[in-house]
Amino acid sequence: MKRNITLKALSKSLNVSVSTVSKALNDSPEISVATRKKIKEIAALNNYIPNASAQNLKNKKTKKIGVVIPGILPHFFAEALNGIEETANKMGYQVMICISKDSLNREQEIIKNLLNNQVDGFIISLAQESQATNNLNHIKEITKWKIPLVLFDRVSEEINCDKIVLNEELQAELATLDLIKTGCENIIYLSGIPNTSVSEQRKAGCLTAIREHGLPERIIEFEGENFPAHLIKKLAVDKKIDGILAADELSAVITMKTLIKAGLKIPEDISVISYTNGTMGSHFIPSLSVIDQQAHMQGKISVETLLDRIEGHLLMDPILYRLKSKIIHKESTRKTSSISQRGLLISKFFN
Amino acid sequence: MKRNITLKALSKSLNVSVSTVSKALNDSPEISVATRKKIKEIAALNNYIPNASAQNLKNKKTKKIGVVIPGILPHFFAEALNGIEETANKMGYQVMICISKDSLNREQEIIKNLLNNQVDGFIISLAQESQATNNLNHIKEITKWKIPLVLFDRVSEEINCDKIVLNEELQAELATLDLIKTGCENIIYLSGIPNTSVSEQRKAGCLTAIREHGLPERIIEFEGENFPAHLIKKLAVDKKIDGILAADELSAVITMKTLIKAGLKIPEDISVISYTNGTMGSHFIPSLSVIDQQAHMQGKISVETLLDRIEGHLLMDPILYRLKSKIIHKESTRKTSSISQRGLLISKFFN
DNA sequence: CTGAAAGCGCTTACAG
DNA sequence: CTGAAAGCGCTTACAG
Repeated sequence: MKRNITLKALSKSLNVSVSTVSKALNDSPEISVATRKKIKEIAALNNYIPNASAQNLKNKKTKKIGVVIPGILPHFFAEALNGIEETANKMGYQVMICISKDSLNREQEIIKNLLNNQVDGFIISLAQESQATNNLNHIKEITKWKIPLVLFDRVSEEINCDKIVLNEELQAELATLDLIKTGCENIIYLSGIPNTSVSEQRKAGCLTAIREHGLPERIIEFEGENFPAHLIKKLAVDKKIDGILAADELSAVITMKTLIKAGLKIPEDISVISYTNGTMGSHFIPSLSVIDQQAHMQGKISVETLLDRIEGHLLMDPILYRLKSKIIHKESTRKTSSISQRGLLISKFFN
Repeated sequence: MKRNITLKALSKSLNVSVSTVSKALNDSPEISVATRKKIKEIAALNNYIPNASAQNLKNKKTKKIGVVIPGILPHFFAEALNGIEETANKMGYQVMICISKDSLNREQEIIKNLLNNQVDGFIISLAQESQATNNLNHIKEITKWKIPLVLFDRVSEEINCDKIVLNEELQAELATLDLIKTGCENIIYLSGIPNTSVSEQRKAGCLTAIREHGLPERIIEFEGENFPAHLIKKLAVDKKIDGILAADELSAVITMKTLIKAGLKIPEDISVISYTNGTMGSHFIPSLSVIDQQAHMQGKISVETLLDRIEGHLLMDPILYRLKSKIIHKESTRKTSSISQRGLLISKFFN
């Protein structure tokens, strides 16, 4: 079978004009119902498929969105991507996925490549390096061209666009308070994604709770594969820590593994709570208590917002969605007595 | 800043023809070096970005490849996708990722949507439902249009195209023999992805080894969330099984969790080996012994083969890559005495 | 209700 | 070395 038949060829075999065929296939009321029907039949018979490039050129839109995320191995991004892909497809859009690998350089390359009318808009979660070095000109480029852009999860105040985030700081504070309520007095904030917006916010929330209770402030941050197993093990064995708030699932799981192998009990000796309700933490023994990030929902709202923006349904001002979240207590944290759980210190958030 | 400047606008401000600008930017030797240089400078100054749709229309290629995979949560597909994305980008191609969710219907929809000159070729790993029902007309459609197609991992003999797979059956046999060598006499083949090509091949390999040793044949297959925890627990507690070959990482990890919670010891009471060298199995206690699927490599080779095909570097005949693999022994299987490890029964494979 | 014509933004034979 | 013209495959005002 030869490559796609064109409108022209179709029109010839139908003995009508190209315009008529085009209009008929697009269900234009200009064309009589009978003609429309016949043309559609013949088109189907000939397996006519319109050429997307020609349509894009003419219509000045591609029905594609560019998605740039740091990676797909972390459960949060994989699940967010599921939400993005599913929602976009439902609305008739296709998704171009690009993985920055947390590299500024790759992120710049990717955006440069997509900036030539390949996509109608962008959904981005910033690379760690871009955030750490605060190098965001390539992102600003997008808004300069007035191309719709939604940032989610890893966002920046410097970019003027729609944003989807969690109520990070509050959630981290609540999670830390939960640890304190169950008797933790030496809590570490542990992050394998340092200098990202989310990690900084979680750290801030965690420290707020710690300070409110006059507990010692402890922070451990590392990059990539440099998990400080020895340090954490030593602190734990020496009973210097009894609670951990981890910014990412992988850090949390590796921590639990390290501690268990060192003979410690979770949550009896040390409570661990983390972000991302992923399969790895869910199936670990003990299962990992987490702050749900609503990954799928973040992806879904990102697409909905972007498409609203693309299709002009939104007013000028950028929107900031700050999703509420909740703690899912599993086995890696101790039970709180449910009565005292929501005590004095939290109330100030709800005034 | 207004939306992208066109060649025409550029040519006007340069006082040369559109053709000259186009050729200059494409480094055509037809144009003098001096002119080329000047035109490029002005183009850069004006932030000229060529319109991809127009180029695609003219050039009859999109420099995009369509990737259709069952999901991105399983580590194998996520890692394969990393390999695909990385390699494609390196070769100047962009990737359109579509997730079939193992649904025939979605897979059909996706391919229909991409078949209109949106991509220069396809890389696909078949949906479970498509394989289980052997409904492959939508895939054959691609080859009928002579659009380059590479199948990887989940492939079908009915499709005439380039394919990348593991040496599944042999690997499963070797893994099973390893279990037998370490004393397992009641081995289950466990699969959460029944009726896929890979699962069938792994089952066949496993059964071959089991039969060679006159051991009982036991198969447990389930779909989706219906993990048969009770059954497996009962069999294990009753000492009816002492070894498991799992077709997928998730099944293996849930199995280990179930058994450990039932008070059994891995690998002392039961050995578990699985596919996919993923983070979930790696960080479990005990860490999961696996058959490495070389996910990244499969992705990389898929792209290389596809691009060779697209760019006409390959002869007509489809290529079948059958990658060798290896077993990575971690903590969920017992140690074999290294001398007897490669005994009689395996030798026949290497004649 | 149908069709001729222009045009989307490029590339490339062809002419000069 | 440079430019005019045709054409990729569509859509859509406009004319009839």
